[in-house]
Amino acid sequence: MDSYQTFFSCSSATPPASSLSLNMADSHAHNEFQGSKTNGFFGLMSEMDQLPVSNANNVPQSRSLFVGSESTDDDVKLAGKKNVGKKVRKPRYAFQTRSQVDILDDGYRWRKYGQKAVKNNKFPRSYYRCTYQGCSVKKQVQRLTKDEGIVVTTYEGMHSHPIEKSTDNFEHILSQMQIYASF
DNA sequence: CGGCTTTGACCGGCGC
DNA sequence: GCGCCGGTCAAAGCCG
Repeated sequence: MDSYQTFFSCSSATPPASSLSLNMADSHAHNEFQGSKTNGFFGLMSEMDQLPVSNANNVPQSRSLFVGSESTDDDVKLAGKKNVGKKVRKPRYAFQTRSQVDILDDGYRWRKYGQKAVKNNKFPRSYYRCTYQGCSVKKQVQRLTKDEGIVVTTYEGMHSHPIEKSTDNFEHILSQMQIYASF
């Protein structure tokens, strides 16, 4: 069944720019899940590539797996302003997941801090933040109006700490998947 | 009782 | 200058 595919169909296309440090969880990847043994589905997130797309954030591309947007062009718009040094400059990585549920547990602990309605979309967008002390990684979860089976998760920032939950237990992940599959 | 969700208000950026 | 819009805050309530 395709109820919980959670596939990143991009696996076929190998991103030439993958050499960049685009995997947000690679900081400690050596510790937790260097192989693909743990992290059932989300261990795959390291395969995503980032595209310097200018304005494809809202465009529901038919099969495009994810869009990475980077706020590089307009960070200097404040020329002459008292820049605090490190302005924003945080890349965002978005990828689609085929899932029936919104809450995709990737091993980190998230706290929801907002929810807004999105234009051209009848589903709201949820804003989450990593609850690890000092970790300011954020993510947005959005569901497409067209394909309500598609969930777009946008990560912002990188984690610099180990995973909190015990995702080492692969059986736990399997049970989770079964729970999802029961929908 | 503590952590998390909910939800409306608030804020800064941007276009008109 | 004003209003829209996307993102965040924070108080209150919920739940394990």
